[in-house]
Amino acid sequence: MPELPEIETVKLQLQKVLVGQICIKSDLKEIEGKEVQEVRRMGKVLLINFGPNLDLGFHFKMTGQLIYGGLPTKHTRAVFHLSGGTLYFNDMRKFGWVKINPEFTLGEDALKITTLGFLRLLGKLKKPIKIAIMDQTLIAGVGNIYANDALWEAQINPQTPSHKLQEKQISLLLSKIKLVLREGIKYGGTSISDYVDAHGKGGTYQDHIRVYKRNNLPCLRCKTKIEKIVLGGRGTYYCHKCQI
DNA sequence: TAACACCTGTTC
DNA sequence: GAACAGGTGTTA
Repeated sequence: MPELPEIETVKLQLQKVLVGQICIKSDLKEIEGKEVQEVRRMGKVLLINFGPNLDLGFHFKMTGQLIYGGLPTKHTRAVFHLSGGTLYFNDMRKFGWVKINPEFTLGEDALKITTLGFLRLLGKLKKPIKIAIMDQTLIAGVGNIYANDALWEAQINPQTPSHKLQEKQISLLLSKIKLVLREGIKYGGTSISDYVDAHGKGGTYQDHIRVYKRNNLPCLRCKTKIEKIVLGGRGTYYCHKCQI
């Protein structure tokens, strides 16, 4: 489910409803009795702040959901009773985590990084460009769906060694990364299998996808059959004719 | 980079 | 029954 746009969607919703609420009861005792100050996002990590040096952090990995209201499900892994309602963390595949003051290493946020910063990052890298933009320690927030779509928009072959791209291509790619991420946020994220927002509702970016999972279907630009390869262990979709 | 591991559910 | 899945960490 969860790339930057999905986490951002949940963050915006929780920011509206949780701030000012007190945690009554929680599996993580540190936050009991504390008041939600703000909700923020770092890359794909969501953080609920309960005061100085007290963050409740979530990583959704593949199937995490953070839902305010409703009832627990068979995949509910953590429950937070707040003064105004209940927050459930569900995660079918159990890859996700919930931690107090989590530590992680992230590059600059994909929506904030500058062209210059992006150029410096990729200038000498030999790894394929798709693997580079999905490396959270380089830039934070881009996952498989939006990486595929951004590369299609920029007409760049996902296998291209990063350092072989021209500056012009790299700056175009960054603008396309931001474009698809912003569009993802606009449509409330991508709901292909498990993702739902903080109110249990799906997003609609899947109706606007460029190439992700469109193998054997016609390229939306040139009608050529979209190919699927595996890169870095991830399904990778591209048009061999218009992504050079 | 690749292969595999972590899990469970859905699709081929 | 195998392959695959919005992620990431470890091991060769």
